[in-house]
Amino acid sequence: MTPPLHLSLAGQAVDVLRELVLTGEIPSGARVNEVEVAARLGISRGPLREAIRHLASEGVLVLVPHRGAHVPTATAADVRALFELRAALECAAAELAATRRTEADVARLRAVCAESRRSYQAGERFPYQLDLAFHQALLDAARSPRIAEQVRLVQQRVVLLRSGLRDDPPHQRASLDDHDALVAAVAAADPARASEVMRKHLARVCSQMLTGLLGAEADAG
Amino acid sequence: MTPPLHLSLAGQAVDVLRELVLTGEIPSGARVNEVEVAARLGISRGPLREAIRHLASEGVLVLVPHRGAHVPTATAADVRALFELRAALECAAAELAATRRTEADVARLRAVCAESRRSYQAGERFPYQLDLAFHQALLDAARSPRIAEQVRLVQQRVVLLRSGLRDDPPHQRASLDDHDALVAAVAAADPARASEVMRKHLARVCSQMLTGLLGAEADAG
DNA sequence: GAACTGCCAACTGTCGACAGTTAACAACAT
DNA sequence: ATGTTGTTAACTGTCGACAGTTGGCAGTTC
Repeated sequence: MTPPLHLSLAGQAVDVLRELVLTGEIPSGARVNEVEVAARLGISRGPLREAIRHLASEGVLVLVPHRGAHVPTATAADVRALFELRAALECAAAELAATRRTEADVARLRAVCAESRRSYQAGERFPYQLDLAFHQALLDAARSPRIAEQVRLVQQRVVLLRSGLRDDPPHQRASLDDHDALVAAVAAADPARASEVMRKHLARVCSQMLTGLLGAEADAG
Repeated sequence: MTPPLHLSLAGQAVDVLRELVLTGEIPSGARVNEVEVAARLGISRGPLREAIRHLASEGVLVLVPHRGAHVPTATAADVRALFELRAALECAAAELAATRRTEADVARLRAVCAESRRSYQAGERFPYQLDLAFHQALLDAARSPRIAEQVRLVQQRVVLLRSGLRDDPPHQRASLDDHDALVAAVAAADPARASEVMRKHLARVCSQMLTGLLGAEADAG
Protein backbone atom coordinates (compact mmCIF):
# COMPACT_ATOMS: atom_id res chain seq x y z
CA MET A 1 0.00 0.00 0.00
CA THR A 2 2.33 2.69 1.27
CA PRO A 3 5.56 2.71 -0.69
CA PRO A 4 8.40 1.55 1.58
CA LEU A 5 10.96 3.43 -0.47
CA HIS A 6 13.33 4.02 2.42
CA LEU A 7 16.99 3.66 1.72
CA SER A 8 18.42 3.09 5.16
CA LEU A 9 17.96 -0.14 7.07
CA ALA A 10 16.71 1.88 10.02
CA GLY A 11 13.96 3.36 7.86
CA GLN A 12 12.93 -0.06 6.59
CA ALA A 13 13.05 -1.41 10.11
CA VAL A 14 10.68 1.34 11.24
CA ASP A 15 8.12 0.31 8.63
CA VAL A 16 8.44 -3.41 9.27
CA LEU A 17 8.37 -3.08 13.06
CA ARG A 18 5.43 -0.70 12.93
CA GLU A 19 3.54 -3.15 10.78
CA LEU A 20 4.42 -5.99 13.14
CA VAL A 21 3.02 -4.05 16.09
CA LEU A 22 0.00 -2.50 14.38
CA THR A 23 -1.15 -5.83 13.00
CA GLY A 24 -0.86 -7.31 16.46
CA GLU A 25 1.80 -9.81 15.40
CA ILE A 26 3.74 -8.40 18.33
CA PRO A 27 0.88 -8.28 20.83
CA SER A 28 0.07 -5.57 23.32
CA GLY A 29 2.31 -5.73 26.35
CA ALA A 30 4.93 -7.88 24.64
CA ARG A 31 8.56 -6.97 25.06
CA VAL A 32 10.84 -6.32 22.11
CA ASN A 33 14.13 -8.14 22.40
CA GLU A 34 16.76 -6.27 20.42
CA VAL A 35 18.97 -9.18 19.40
CA GLU A 36 16.00 -11.37 18.60
CA VAL A 37 14.18 -8.83 16.41
CA ALA A 38 17.45 -7.71 14.82
CA ALA A 39 18.10 -11.29 13.75
CA ARG A 40 14.50 -11.61 12.59
CA LEU A 41 14.87 -8.55 10.36
CA GLY A 42 18.34 -9.57 9.26
CA ILE A 43 19.98 -6.35 10.44
CA SER A 44 22.29 -5.27 13.22
CA ARG A 45 21.21 -3.85 16.56
CA GLY A 46 22.27 -0.31 15.67
CA PRO A 47 19.66 0.44 13.02
CA LEU A 48 17.06 -1.52 15.00
CA ARG A 49 17.69 0.60 18.07
CA GLU A 50 17.14 3.73 16.01
CA ALA A 51 13.91 2.24 14.68
CA ILE A 52 12.75 1.38 18.19
CA ARG A 53 13.50 4.90 19.41
CA HIS A 54 11.60 6.32 16.46
CA LEU A 55 8.53 4.20 17.11
CA ALA A 56 8.76 5.12 20.78
CA SER A 57 8.58 8.79 19.81
CA GLU A 58 5.43 7.91 17.85
CA GLY A 59 3.96 6.18 20.88
CA VAL A 60 3.88 2.78 19.21
CA LEU A 61 6.42 1.51 21.72
CA VAL A 62 7.40 2.59 25.21
CA LEU A 63 10.95 2.57 26.54
CA VAL A 64 12.05 1.55 29.99
CA PRO A 65 15.70 2.18 30.90
CA HIS A 66 17.73 -1.00 30.94
CA ARG A 67 14.60 -3.03 30.34
CA GLY A 68 14.07 -2.39 26.67
CA ALA A 69 10.95 -1.56 24.71
CA HIS A 70 7.48 -3.05 24.84
CA VAL A 71 4.10 -2.49 23.23
CA PRO A 72 2.04 -0.23 25.50
CA THR A 73 -1.14 -1.40 27.19
CA ALA A 74 -3.71 1.36 27.46
CA THR A 75 -5.91 2.19 30.41
CA ALA A 76 -9.28 3.90 30.15
CA ALA A 77 -7.67 7.19 31.19
CA ASP A 78 -5.12 6.82 28.39
CA VAL A 79 -7.87 6.32 25.84
CA ARG A 80 -9.77 9.38 27.02
CA ALA A 81 -6.63 11.54 26.96
CA LEU A 82 -5.80 10.27 23.49
CA PHE A 83 -9.25 11.10 22.18
CA GLU A 84 -9.10 14.54 23.73
CA LEU A 85 -6.00 15.14 21.65
CA ARG A 86 -7.63 13.63 18.61
CA ALA A 87 -10.70 15.82 19.06
CA ALA A 88 -8.55 18.94 19.41
CA LEU A 89 -6.81 18.14 16.14
CA GLU A 90 -9.66 16.80 14.05
CA CYS A 91 -12.21 19.40 15.12
CA ALA A 92 -9.76 22.07 14.04
CA ALA A 93 -9.18 20.17 10.82
CA ALA A 94 -12.93 19.98 10.22
CA GLU A 95 -13.21 23.75 10.68
CA LEU A 96 -10.37 24.40 8.28
CA ALA A 97 -11.79 21.92 5.77
CA ALA A 98 -15.14 23.71 5.86
CA THR A 99 -13.30 26.94 5.09
CA ARG A 100 -10.80 25.80 2.47
CA ARG A 101 -12.38 22.84 0.71
CA THR A 102 -12.70 22.88 -3.06
CA GLU A 103 -15.37 21.16 -5.11
CA ALA A 104 -12.92 18.38 -5.79
CA ASP A 105 -12.47 17.85 -2.05
CA VAL A 106 -16.22 17.58 -1.53
CA ALA A 107 -16.48 15.14 -4.41
CA ARG A 108 -13.75 12.99 -2.93
CA LEU A 109 -15.38 13.00 0.49
CA ARG A 110 -18.73 12.02 -1.01
CA ALA A 111 -17.06 9.24 -2.98
CA VAL A 112 -15.44 7.79 0.13
CA CYS A 113 -18.75 7.98 2.01
CA ALA A 114 -20.58 6.24 -0.82
CA GLU A 115 -17.94 3.54 -1.01
CA SER A 116 -18.11 3.05 2.75
CA ARG A 117 -21.89 2.68 2.73
CA ARG A 118 -21.78 0.33 -0.22
CA SER A 119 -19.13 -1.79 1.45
CA TYR A 120 -21.06 -1.80 4.72
CA GLN A 121 -24.30 -2.92 3.11
CA ALA A 122 -22.58 -5.49 0.94
CA GLY A 123 -20.55 -7.18 3.63
CA GLU A 124 -22.53 -5.99 6.65
CA ARG A 125 -19.25 -4.56 7.84
CA PHE A 126 -17.61 -1.14 7.70
CA PRO A 127 -13.97 -1.65 6.73
CA TYR A 128 -11.73 0.35 9.00
CA GLN A 129 -9.54 1.22 6.04
CA LEU A 130 -12.38 3.26 4.58
CA ASP A 131 -12.87 5.04 7.88
CA LEU A 132 -9.23 6.03 7.79
CA ALA A 133 -9.59 7.06 4.16
CA PHE A 134 -12.47 9.37 5.07
CA HIS A 135 -10.57 11.12 7.82
CA GLN A 136 -7.57 11.37 5.51
CA ALA A 137 -9.69 13.00 2.81
CA LEU A 138 -10.96 15.50 5.35
CA LEU A 139 -7.40 16.31 6.35
CA ASP A 140 -6.46 16.82 2.72
CA ALA A 141 -9.29 19.32 2.43
CA ALA A 142 -8.08 21.15 5.54
CA ARG A 143 -4.67 21.80 3.94
CA SER A 144 -2.80 22.02 7.21
CA PRO A 145 0.25 19.78 6.93
CA ARG A 146 1.24 19.95 10.60
CA ILE A 147 -2.20 19.05 11.85
CA ALA A 148 -2.42 16.24 9.30
CA GLU A 149 0.92 14.90 10.49
CA GLN A 150 -0.18 14.84 14.11
CA VAL A 151 -3.53 13.25 13.32
CA ARG A 152 -1.71 10.48 11.50
CA LEU A 153 0.33 9.75 14.62
CA VAL A 154 -2.75 9.77 16.83
CA GLN A 155 -4.69 7.51 14.47
CA GLN A 156 -1.77 5.12 14.60
CA ARG A 157 -2.18 4.80 18.32
CA VAL A 158 -5.91 4.34 17.89
CA VAL A 159 -5.23 1.51 15.45
CA LEU A 160 -3.00 0.02 18.12
CA LEU A 161 -5.91 0.07 20.56
CA ARG A 162 -8.29 -1.39 18.01
CA SER A 163 -6.29 -4.58 17.57
CA GLY A 164 -8.51 -7.44 18.62
CA LEU A 165 -11.66 -5.36 18.98
CA ARG A 166 -14.90 -6.86 17.86
CA ASP A 167 -17.09 -5.17 15.27
CA ASP A 168 -20.24 -3.41 16.28
CA PRO A 169 -22.69 -2.92 13.36
CA PRO A 170 -24.91 -0.33 15.12
CA HIS A 171 -21.87 1.76 15.89
CA GLN A 172 -20.64 1.44 12.33
CA ARG A 173 -23.98 2.60 11.04
CA ALA A 174 -23.80 5.64 13.34
CA SER A 175 -20.30 6.41 12.11
CA LEU A 176 -21.51 6.34 8.52
CA ASP A 177 -24.21 8.84 9.41
CA ASP A 178 -21.67 11.01 11.22
CA HIS A 179 -19.47 11.03 8.15
CA ASP A 180 -22.35 12.07 5.94
CA ALA A 181 -23.27 14.89 8.33
CA LEU A 182 -19.64 15.97 8.35
CA VAL A 183 -19.50 16.12 4.56
CA ALA A 184 -22.71 18.12 4.53
CA ALA A 185 -21.29 20.67 6.96
CA VAL A 186 -18.04 20.91 5.02
CA ALA A 187 -19.88 21.25 1.72
CA ALA A 188 -22.05 23.99 3.27
CA ALA A 189 -18.89 25.82 4.41
CA ASP A 190 -20.11 25.75 8.01
CA PRO A 191 -17.00 25.45 10.22
CA ALA A 192 -18.83 25.58 13.54
CA ARG A 193 -21.20 22.78 12.56
CA ALA A 194 -18.37 20.69 11.09
CA SER A 195 -16.43 21.02 14.32
CA GLU A 196 -19.43 20.10 16.44
CA VAL A 197 -20.32 17.06 14.33
CA MET A 198 -16.72 15.89 14.52
CA ARG A 199 -16.69 16.34 18.28
CA LYS A 200 -19.78 14.20 18.71
CA HIS A 201 -18.51 11.62 16.24
CA LEU A 202 -15.24 11.22 18.12
CA ALA A 203 -17.04 11.13 21.47
CA ARG A 204 -19.11 8.23 20.18
CA VAL A 205 -16.10 6.40 18.80
CA CYS A 206 -14.25 6.95 22.08
CA SER A 207 -17.01 5.60 24.27
CA GLN A 208 -17.51 2.64 21.95
CA MET A 209 -13.82 1.90 22.12
CA LEU A 210 -13.85 2.19 25.88
CA THR A 211 -16.68 -0.31 26.27
CA GLY A 212 -14.95 -2.58 23.79
CA LEU A 213 -11.67 -2.42 25.65
CA LEU A 214 -13.23 -2.83 29.05
CA GLY A 215 -15.16 -5.78 27.71
CA ALA A 216 -11.97 -7.27 26.33
CA GLU A 217 -10.24 -6.69 29.64
CA ALA A 218 -13.14 -8.31 31.43
CA ASP A 219 -12.92 -11.25 29.03
CA ALA A 220 -9.22 -11.57 29.64
CA GLY A 221 -9.41 -11.16 33.40
CA MET B 1 15.82 24.33 36.08
CA THR B 2 14.57 21.07 34.62
CA PRO B 3 16.30 18.16 36.29
CA PRO B 4 18.49 16.37 33.71
CA LEU B 5 18.31 13.14 35.61
CA HIS B 6 18.70 10.95 32.55
CA LEU B 7 20.80 7.86 32.95
CA SER B 8 21.77 7.05 29.40
CA LEU B 9 24.24 9.08 27.41
CA ALA B 10 21.71 9.32 24.63
CA GLY B 11 19.22 10.93 27.01
CA GLN B 12 21.78 13.43 28.21
CA ALA B 13 22.83 14.11 24.62
CA VAL B 14 19.21 14.90 23.74
CA ASP B 15 19.04 17.53 26.48
CA VAL B 16 22.42 19.08 25.69
CA LEU B 17 21.87 19.13 21.94
CA ARG B 18 18.39 20.55 22.32
CA GLU B 19 19.77 23.33 24.50
CA LEU B 20 22.53 23.99 21.98
CA VAL B 21 19.99 24.39 19.20
CA LEU B 22 17.29 26.24 21.13
CA THR B 23 19.74 28.78 22.48
CA GLY B 24 20.98 29.37 18.96
CA GLU B 25 24.49 28.18 19.76
CA ILE B 26 24.02 25.91 16.78
CA PRO B 27 22.41 28.46 14.47
CA SER B 28 19.50 27.97 12.12
CA GLY B 29 20.52 26.20 8.95
CA ALA B 30 23.75 24.86 10.42
CA ARG B 31 24.65 21.26 9.80
CA VAL B 32 25.35 18.82 12.64
CA ASN B 33 28.51 16.85 12.09
CA GLU B 34 28.24 13.56 13.95
CA VAL B 35 31.92 13.01 14.74
CA GLU B 36 32.46 16.63 15.65
CA VAL B 37 29.49 16.92 18.02
CA ALA B 38 30.18 13.47 19.44
CA ALA B 39 33.68 14.59 20.34
CA ARG B 40 32.33 17.84 21.72
CA LEU B 41 29.95 15.96 24.01
CA GLY B 42 32.55 13.37 24.86
CA ILE B 43 30.46 10.43 23.70
CA SER B 44 30.45 7.98 20.82
CA ARG B 45 28.48 8.37 17.62
CA GLY B 46 25.94 5.71 18.55
CA PRO B 47 24.19 7.55 21.38
CA LEU B 48 24.55 10.83 19.51
CA ARG B 49 22.81 9.37 16.48
CA GLU B 50 19.93 8.27 18.67
CA ALA B 51 19.77 11.77 20.16
CA ILE B 52 19.77 13.33 16.70
CA ARG B 53 16.96 11.02 15.56
CA HIS B 54 14.99 11.90 18.67
CA LEU B 55 15.34 15.63 18.13
CA ALA B 56 14.42 15.13 14.49
CA SER B 57 11.18 13.51 15.60
CA GLU B 58 10.56 16.60 17.71
CA GLY B 59 11.19 18.84 14.72
CA VAL B 60 14.23 20.48 16.28
CA LEU B 61 16.40 18.94 13.58
CA VAL B 62 15.73 17.70 10.07
CA LEU B 63 17.35 14.64 8.51
CA VAL B 64 18.58 14.30 4.95
CA PRO B 65 19.71 10.83 3.84
CA HIS B 66 23.48 10.59 3.56
CA ARG B 67 23.77 14.29 4.30
CA GLY B 68 23.19 14.32 8.01
CA ALA B 69 21.09 16.57 10.19
CA HIS B 70 20.73 20.32 10.23
CA VAL B 71 18.72 22.94 12.07
CA PRO B 72 15.61 23.75 10.01
CA THR B 73 15.03 27.17 8.50
CA ALA B 74 11.37 28.11 8.48
CA THR B 75 9.41 29.75 5.69
CA ALA B 76 6.32 31.86 6.20
CA ALA B 77 4.16 28.90 5.19
CA ASP B 78 5.87 26.75 7.82
CA VAL B 79 5.15 29.33 10.51
CA ARG B 80 1.49 29.54 9.54
CA ALA B 81 1.12 25.76 9.50
CA LEU B 82 2.82 25.52 12.87
CA PHE B 83 0.52 28.10 14.41
CA GLU B 84 -2.52 26.36 12.96
CA LEU B 85 -1.43 23.29 14.87
CA ARG B 86 -0.72 25.34 17.97
CA ALA B 87 -4.15 26.99 17.76
CA ALA B 88 -5.86 23.62 17.39
CA LEU B 89 -4.15 22.36 20.53
CA GLU B 90 -4.22 25.43 22.73
CA CYS B 91 -7.78 26.45 21.89
CA ALA B 92 -8.89 22.99 22.92
CA ALA B 93 -6.76 23.29 26.05
CA ALA B 94 -8.37 26.65 26.84
CA GLU B 95 -11.82 25.09 26.52
CA LEU B 96 -10.90 22.22 28.78
CA ALA B 97 -9.27 24.57 31.27
CA ALA B 98 -12.44 26.65 31.43
CA THR B 99 -14.34 23.46 32.21
CA ARG B 100 -12.00 21.74 34.62
CA ARG B 101 -10.07 24.50 36.38
CA THR B 102 -10.06 24.62 40.17
CA GLU B 103 -9.72 27.73 42.30
CA ALA B 104 -6.06 26.89 42.75
CA ASP B 105 -5.59 26.89 38.97
CA VAL B 106 -7.19 30.31 38.67
CA ALA B 107 -5.02 31.63 41.49
CA ARG B 108 -1.91 30.31 39.80
CA LEU B 109 -2.89 31.86 36.45
CA ARG B 110 -3.55 35.20 38.10
CA ALA B 111 -0.21 35.02 39.89
CA VAL B 112 1.66 34.41 36.64
CA CYS B 113 -0.20 37.26 34.96
CA ALA B 114 0.61 39.62 37.83
CA GLU B 115 4.24 38.60 37.78
CA SER B 116 4.38 39.13 34.02
CA ARG B 117 2.90 42.59 34.23
CA ARG B 118 5.18 43.54 37.09
CA SER B 119 8.22 42.31 35.19
CA TYR B 120 7.11 44.10 32.04
CA GLN B 121 6.62 47.42 33.80
CA ALA B 122 9.83 47.09 35.79
CA GLY B 123 12.14 46.23 32.91
CA GLU B 124 9.98 47.44 30.03
CA ARG B 125 10.25 43.92 28.76
CA PHE B 126 8.04 40.83 28.90
CA PRO B 127 10.27 37.87 29.65
CA TYR B 128 9.47 35.02 27.34
CA GLN B 129 9.94 32.58 30.20
CA LEU B 130 6.86 34.04 31.88
CA ASP B 131 4.88 33.73 28.66
CA LEU B 132 5.78 30.04 28.59
CA ALA B 133 4.88 29.76 32.27
CA PHE B 134 1.44 31.19 31.60
CA HIS B 135 0.66 28.77 28.81
CA GLN B 136 2.02 25.96 30.95
CA ALA B 137 -0.27 26.94 33.82
CA LEU B 138 -3.22 26.93 31.44
CA LEU B 139 -2.27 23.45 30.26
CA ASP B 140 -2.06 22.26 33.84
CA ALA B 141 -5.59 23.53 34.40
CA ALA B 142 -6.80 21.69 31.28
CA ARG B 143 -5.65 18.35 32.71
CA SER B 144 -5.11 16.69 29.35
CA PRO B 145 -1.67 15.09 29.37
CA ARG B 146 -1.55 14.26 25.66
CA ILE B 147 -2.49 17.76 24.58
CA ALA B 148 0.01 19.21 27.04
CA GLU B 149 2.71 16.98 25.61
CA GLN B 150 2.03 18.09 22.05
CA VAL B 151 1.87 21.76 23.01
CA ARG B 152 5.27 21.42 24.61
CA LEU B 153 6.70 20.11 21.34
CA VAL B 154 5.09 22.88 19.32
CA GLN B 155 6.27 25.55 21.72
CA GLN B 156 9.76 24.17 21.33
CA ARG B 157 9.62 24.81 17.62
CA VAL B 158 8.27 28.28 18.26
CA VAL B 159 11.22 28.95 20.56
CA LEU B 160 13.44 27.81 17.71
CA LEU B 161 11.85 30.42 15.45
CA ARG B 162 12.13 33.13 18.08
CA SER B 163 15.93 32.91 18.29
CA GLY B 164 17.28 36.27 17.28
CA LEU B 165 13.93 38.03 17.15
CA ARG B 166 13.74 41.58 18.38
CA ASP B 167 11.37 42.58 21.15
CA ASP B 168 8.24 44.51 20.40
CA PRO B 169 6.82 46.33 23.46
CA PRO B 170 3.38 47.10 21.94
CA HIS B 171 2.97 43.44 21.05
CA GLN B 172 4.06 42.40 24.52
CA ARG B 173 1.51 44.73 26.04
CA ALA B 174 -1.19 43.18 23.84
CA SER B 175 -0.13 39.71 24.90
CA LEU B 176 -0.44 40.68 28.55
CA ASP B 177 -3.98 41.87 27.89
CA ASP B 178 -4.76 38.66 26.03
CA HIS B 179 -3.54 36.62 28.96
CA ASP B 180 -5.71 38.57 31.36
CA ALA B 181 -8.75 38.10 29.13
CA LEU B 182 -7.96 34.39 28.94
CA VAL B 183 -7.82 34.09 32.70
CA ALA B 184 -11.11 35.93 32.99
CA ALA B 185 -12.81 33.54 30.57
CA VAL B 186 -11.35 30.52 32.33
CA ALA B 187 -12.33 31.85 35.74
CA ALA B 188 -15.86 32.49 34.41
CA ALA B 189 -16.02 28.89 33.17
CA ASP B 190 -16.75 30.09 29.64
CA PRO B 191 -15.11 27.59 27.25
CA ALA B 192 -16.29 29.26 24.04
CA ARG B 193 -14.90 32.63 25.05
CA ALA B 194 -11.65 31.12 26.30
CA SER B 195 -11.19 29.36 22.97
CA GLU B 196 -11.93 32.49 21.00
CA VAL B 197 -9.58 34.67 23.05
CA MET B 198 -6.85 32.09 22.62
CA ARG B 199 -7.43 31.96 18.88
CA LYS B 200 -7.06 35.72 18.55
CA HIS B 201 -4.06 35.75 20.85
CA LEU B 202 -2.24 33.16 18.79
CA ALA B 203 -3.21 34.88 15.55
CA ARG B 204 -1.61 38.04 16.84
CA VAL B 205 1.53 36.23 17.99
CA CYS B 206 1.75 34.46 14.64
CA SER B 207 1.48 37.61 12.56
CA GLN B 208 3.96 39.39 14.80
CA MET B 209 6.38 36.53 14.40
CA LEU B 210 5.90 36.54 10.64
CA THR B 211 6.70 40.23 10.34
CA GLY B 212 9.66 39.74 12.65
CA LEU B 213 10.98 36.84 10.58
CA LEU B 214 10.38 38.54 7.26
CA GLY B 215 12.14 41.62 8.59
CA ALA B 216 15.07 39.45 9.71
CA GLU B 217 15.15 37.79 6.31
CA ALA B 218 15.09 41.18 4.62
CA ASP B 219 17.96 42.27 6.85
CA ALA B 220 19.92 39.16 5.99
CA GLY B 221 19.17 39.25 2.28
C1' DG C 1 8.49 -22.47 55.85
C1' DA C 2 9.71 -17.68 54.82
C1' DA C 3 12.99 -14.17 54.09
C1' DC C 4 17.49 -12.71 52.94
C1' DT C 5 21.84 -12.89 50.30
C1' DG C 6 25.02 -13.96 46.83
C1' DC C 7 25.64 -15.59 42.19
C1' DC C 8 24.50 -16.00 37.26
C1' DA C 9 22.51 -15.39 32.87
C1' DA C 10 20.38 -12.21 29.73
C1' DC C 11 19.92 -7.97 27.97
C1' DT C 12 20.72 -3.15 27.22
C1' DG C 13 24.13 0.71 26.71
C1' DT C 14 28.28 1.98 24.53
C1' DC C 15 32.24 1.93 21.71
C1' DG C 16 35.59 1.70 17.79
C1' DA C 17 36.13 0.30 13.06
C1' DC C 18 34.74 -0.74 8.25
C1' DA C 19 31.97 -0.02 4.04
C1' DG C 20 29.18 2.77 0.96
C1' DT C 21 27.72 7.17 -0.62
C1' DT C 22 27.98 11.98 -1.55
C1' DA C 23 29.97 16.25 -2.89
C1' DA C 24 33.63 19.03 -4.10
C1' DC C 25 37.92 19.68 -6.61
C1' DA C 26 40.99 19.12 -10.32
C1' DA C 27 42.34 17.69 -14.70
C1' DC C 28 41.04 17.20 -19.31
C1' DA C 29 38.55 17.64 -23.68
C1' DT C 30 35.79 20.46 -26.55
C1' DA D 1 36.35 29.59 -21.39
C1' DT D 2 33.18 26.08 -20.41
C1' DG D 3 31.38 21.60 -19.82
C1' DT D 4 32.66 16.93 -18.56
C1' DT D 5 34.81 13.35 -16.12
C1' DG D 6 37.96 11.07 -12.84
C1' DT D 7 39.63 11.37 -8.30
C1' DT D 8 39.63 12.07 -3.50
C1' DA D 9 38.28 13.40 1.03
C1' DA D 10 34.70 13.65 4.33
C1' DC D 11 30.78 11.94 6.25
C1' DT D 12 27.01 8.85 7.08
C1' DG D 13 25.27 3.98 7.50
C1' DT D 14 26.29 -0.33 9.49
C1' DC D 15 28.40 -3.89 12.08
C1' DG D 16 30.46 -6.82 15.76
C1' DA D 17 32.28 -6.78 20.41
C1' DC D 18 32.78 -5.25 25.25
C1' DA D 19 31.08 -3.34 29.67
C1' DG D 20 27.47 -2.30 33.06
C1' DT D 21 23.05 -3.16 34.89
C1' DT D 22 18.86 -5.76 35.92
C1' DG D 23 16.06 -9.55 37.31
C1' DG D 24 15.74 -14.26 38.61
C1' DC D 25 17.43 -18.48 40.98
C1' DA D 26 19.70 -21.18 44.25
C1' DG D 27 21.56 -21.60 48.67
C1' DT D 28 21.52 -20.31 53.30
C1' DT D 29 19.79 -18.69 57.71
C1' DC D 30 16.31 -17.65 61.22
